[in-house]
Amino acid sequence: MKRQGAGASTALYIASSPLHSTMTTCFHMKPDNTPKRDLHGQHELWVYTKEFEVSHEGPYETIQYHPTEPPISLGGYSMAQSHSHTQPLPCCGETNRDVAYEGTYSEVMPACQHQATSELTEALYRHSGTQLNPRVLNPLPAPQMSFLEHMSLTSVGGEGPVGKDNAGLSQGPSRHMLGTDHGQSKHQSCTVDDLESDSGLSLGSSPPLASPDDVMTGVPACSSTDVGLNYSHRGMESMGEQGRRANLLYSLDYQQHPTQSYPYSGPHPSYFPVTQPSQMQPQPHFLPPMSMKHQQGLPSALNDLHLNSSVSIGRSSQAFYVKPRGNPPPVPLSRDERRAHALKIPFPLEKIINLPVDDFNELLTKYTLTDAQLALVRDIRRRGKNKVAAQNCRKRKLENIVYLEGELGQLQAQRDHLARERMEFQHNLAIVKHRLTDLYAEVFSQLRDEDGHPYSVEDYSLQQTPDGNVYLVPRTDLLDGE
DNA sequence: ACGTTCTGTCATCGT
DNA sequence: TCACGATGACAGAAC
Repeated sequence: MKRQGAGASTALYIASSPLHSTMTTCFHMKPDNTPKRDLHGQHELWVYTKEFEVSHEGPYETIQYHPTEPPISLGGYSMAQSHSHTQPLPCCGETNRDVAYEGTYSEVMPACQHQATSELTEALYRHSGTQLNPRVLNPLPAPQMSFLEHMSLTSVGGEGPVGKDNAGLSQGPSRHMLGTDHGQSKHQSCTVDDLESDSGLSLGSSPPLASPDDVMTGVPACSSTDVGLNYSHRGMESMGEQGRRANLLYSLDYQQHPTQSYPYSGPHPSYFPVTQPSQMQPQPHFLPPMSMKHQQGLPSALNDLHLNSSVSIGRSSQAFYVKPRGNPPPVPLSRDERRAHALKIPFPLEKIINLPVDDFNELLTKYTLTDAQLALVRDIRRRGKNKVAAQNCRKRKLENIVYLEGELGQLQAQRDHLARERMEFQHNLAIVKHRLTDLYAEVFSQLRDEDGHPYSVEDYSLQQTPDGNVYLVPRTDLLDGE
C-alpha cells in the first residue's frame, strides 16, 4: 500500500485521538488554506486548526469498545480510529460508502463476535465446569443394534422357544426372555404364573386382578387385615402404591424367629403367613420411626390404616381416627410377593433385595431351598434391584431434563443479549460513520490546491501515518499501488 | 376408543 | 466370572 502518492500528495498533520473518545483533529494548514508543497512535492497543509469532537451525547455512548479490537477501517476514507494502531490503513479506491461500510463492518464484527463468543464460551465452560452434569454431556451410546437386528430379535423372542414357552404360560404377549438364569427361573416359576393367571404381568401397583380367592395360594386374597406380616419392607423414598403397601406390611426378624411357622405347613418357615399380630416382632431397624412407634398394640385394622395413611398424617391425626365401616380396601401383593408366598420363601423380600451379596449368600446357606425357590429368590433379587435402578434412572432422567431446560433458557437469554448488543453496535457504528462523513466533508471543504480549487472526495483520500500525520492521497495512486 | 403417563420388567452393556 | 448399576425398550395399567 502506498501511504503517499508519488505525485502531488497533500500532507495533513492530524493529532488524532481514539475515535471512541474525543476526536481532536488538528489540521495544520497555511493561513490562506493553500497547501504548501513539501520536499517531496506533496501538498502540506499548515496551520489550520480545528477540533472536531465526536461527543458522547448519543444514546449508545456508553458502549465501550474493547481496546484490543482492531481499528475501524473506514474504507475509502481511510482514517484509522486510533493512533495506537499502527496498522497500515486500507486504501481502497472504493467510493461507494455503503460498500465500504460493509467492508468495515465485516472487519469489526468478527472481532466483537469473537470476543462475545469467547466470553460466552468461557461462561459456558465455567458453568459447565461447576454445574454441568457430566452425564448430560456424555455421548449417547451407540445403537445397540440396528433396526433390522432389533426386528429380528423381537421376532425371535416372540416366536422362538422362549416365546412359545411364554405363550404357553401366559395369556399376555410374550416377552423376549433370553436370559439364562432367568429362563430357568421363569420356567420354574411358571407354575406360579400359571396358577395365578397373572399373564406375567406386574401387579405390584395394580389393583387385584385375580378373584378374591387367590387360586395360586389357595387362600383368600390378602387384604390389609388378614395379611399381618411384611416380608417386603421397602424404603420410604418411593412412597407410591408400592410404598403404601410396604407400609401396610411389616417385617419380622426371621433370624430371631427362624421357626416361625408357616400356616400352610410348608417345609420352611415363611414370611408370608396369615398370622396373628401378637406374634409379630417388629424389626426396629426396618421400620420408619412413626410406623414402629404406633404399630405395637394397635388393632390390625387401625394399624393398617395408620400405616396406610403413614407419612402425610401426623401423630395427632390418630386422635381423630374413626374406623371406617366395612373392610378396608384390599392391598394386592406383587407378583413376586405372591410367588414367594406360594413357594414359601422363608425370608422377607426386603432382605432378598437389599442384603449385600455376602449376607445374601449367607442367608441362603441357612436354609435348604429347592431349585425353584433358589431361582425365584435370585429372580426377586434381580428384579428388585433393577426396579430401584429403573426408578433412579428415571429420576435422573427427569433431573437432566429439568437441568437442560434451565441451560436452554440461559442460552436463549444470552443469545438475546448478544443480539441486542449487536444491534446497539451497529447503531453506534452508523453514528460514527455519519459523523465521519460530515468530518470528511468539512475537511475537504477547507482544503484548496495550489490553484485554489477544492479537493474532491472522489479524487482524494486521507491517509494517516503511524505518527498521526494525515496525507491527502489521490485515489488513483491508491489504486495504482494495490 | 385413543393417547399419555407411570411403572415394572427384560436385555444389554460397562464397571 | 459374577454381581451390580445404568439404561433403552417394551408392555400393561391407570387416567
